[in-house]
Amino acid sequence: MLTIGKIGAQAGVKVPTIRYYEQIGLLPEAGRSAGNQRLYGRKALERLAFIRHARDLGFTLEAIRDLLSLSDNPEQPCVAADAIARAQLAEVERRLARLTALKAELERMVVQCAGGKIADCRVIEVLGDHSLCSTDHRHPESESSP
Amino acid sequence: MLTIGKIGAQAGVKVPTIRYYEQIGLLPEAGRSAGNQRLYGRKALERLAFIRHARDLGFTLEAIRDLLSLSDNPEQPCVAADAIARAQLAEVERRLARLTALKAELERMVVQCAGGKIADCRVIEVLGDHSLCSTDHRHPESESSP
DNA sequence: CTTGAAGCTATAGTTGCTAGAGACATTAGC
DNA sequence: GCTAATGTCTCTAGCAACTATAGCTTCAAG
Repeated sequence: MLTIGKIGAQAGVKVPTIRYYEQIGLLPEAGRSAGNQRLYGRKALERLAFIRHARDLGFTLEAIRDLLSLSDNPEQPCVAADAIARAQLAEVERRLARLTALKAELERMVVQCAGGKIADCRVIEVLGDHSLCSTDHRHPESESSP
Repeated sequence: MLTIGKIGAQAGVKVPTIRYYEQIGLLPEAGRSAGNQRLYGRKALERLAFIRHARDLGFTLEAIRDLLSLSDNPEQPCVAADAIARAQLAEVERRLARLTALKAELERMVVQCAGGKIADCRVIEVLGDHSLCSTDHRHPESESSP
């Protein structure tokens, strides 16, 4: 049996985050010691590692919730899991495209800054006028998490 | 003089967002009409467009605050603005590297899903065991905003 | 047996907005 | 001039996914 600090260290998740996951129902309520401290077994550790890994891969907690409920029913077809992963992949590809454009734009800005005064600074100038941009980096794509 | 909805439309920023920017001091308090509605001139529109553009490029509101105060003092050297832009570029490059690794991992996961049952699903399996990964996509990089 | 680390609960804060309620202002059509 | 639709006002609360703080209790080592 592991304390919360121990599984946290093993799974690479901070202690308050584990308590948070329990609170929102991603992890089941842990058993308690005589002194009211949470105790975890190997299954809990695996589940936490699963969550951590999925978070690393950029899945939202909602997606992870779905994936976990899928993995809890191993006799079902895996179409749903595949769909979640594909959606995530598509999302990552969108972010990649956008970030690539942003990188180009920022490089242009930075290269042109000659170390003069703000009045002549291309960084400020480019930010003030989108028409100076080469790429169309409009329309966000809300780059959340990972 | 433009109403809040008009500059919002022109700058591509939603009305409540403009009020929010005013609230946190990114935009100065707008003048008011007889009926207490906010009215904006060209300077306000330019400032808002600046903010919008910088947000598009992934700058945080804090960075934008700094950039705005720089652009308000055009006689200063532009080293600071350059530094902010370079930091942003570095951040974007870090995210790009990470997202590229994630994409590879997700592609591996998705390709291997054969349409069987969850029990055999590589998506679930890979998420449960980091050692099945080829890349090291650990250590977040908190992918905030753009 | 004492000390210090680790654990507990509960609440509030973070970032960058977005949504809702209920009241007032403005504008377009008739 | 009137009415209806749209726009704007303030205020509060909510979103993700945590993180931090305060003030307490429990545990393990020396």
